[in-house]
Amino acid sequence: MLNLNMIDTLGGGIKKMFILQRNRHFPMPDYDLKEPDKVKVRIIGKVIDENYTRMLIQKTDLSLEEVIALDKVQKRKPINEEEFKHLKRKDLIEGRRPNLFVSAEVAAATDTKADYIRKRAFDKQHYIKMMKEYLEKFGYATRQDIDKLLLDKISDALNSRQKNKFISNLLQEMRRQGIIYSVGGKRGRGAVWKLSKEET
DNA sequence: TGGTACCAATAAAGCAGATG
DNA sequence: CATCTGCTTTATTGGTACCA
Repeated sequence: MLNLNMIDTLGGGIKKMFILQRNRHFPMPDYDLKEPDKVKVRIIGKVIDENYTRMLIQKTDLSLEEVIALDKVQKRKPINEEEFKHLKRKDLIEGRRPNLFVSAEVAAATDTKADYIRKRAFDKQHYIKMMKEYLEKFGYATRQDIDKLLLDKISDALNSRQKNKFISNLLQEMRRQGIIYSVGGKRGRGAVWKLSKEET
């Protein structure tokens, strides 16, 4: 047992377990100290979120506190304000509460993500222009047409669910600005979008 | 000059209901 | 019944004024 590193040789058992797991790039142990005379612990020996794992491999300078907070994020447990701000500032997490997730590809992606935020207003104009051109050419478009037109051009800083919603929001925005309208005011799947007369 | 408190604008996500 | 629209809500961003 000693050789297998399964016996706590030096004191500081609990903290040591955290560090051990960190060094193995595994999720943090879940301690349960609710019963006064017992210590229950769950050690997870598999990857929960590969972004978390990759982050630990890439960023060796994370403090134990940071790793623990990140662990909460991957386990979808709530984190406090302080932890949230800290992780967000360091671009270690993304998303909006309560739907946070561990950032993907830390080093490279922080740039892309920043790029995305900086350019998104500009990009939006670009997408609107593309959609207008499409509608001018073909007269109408279904959601599938629009997805095909834009989906692969949207920044990879967004996941596919976010990309979908981005297009939905974009359509709504254009509708509200009176650039386009849904033929017969249709909702749901069958909606067909057209350019408003003033825009043609 | 740099930090920050506040505010308006808006991006993103949630939700309900329509629709095929 | 999953998808998509339309509307609502929430969070973030970016500007600006203010103070040390």
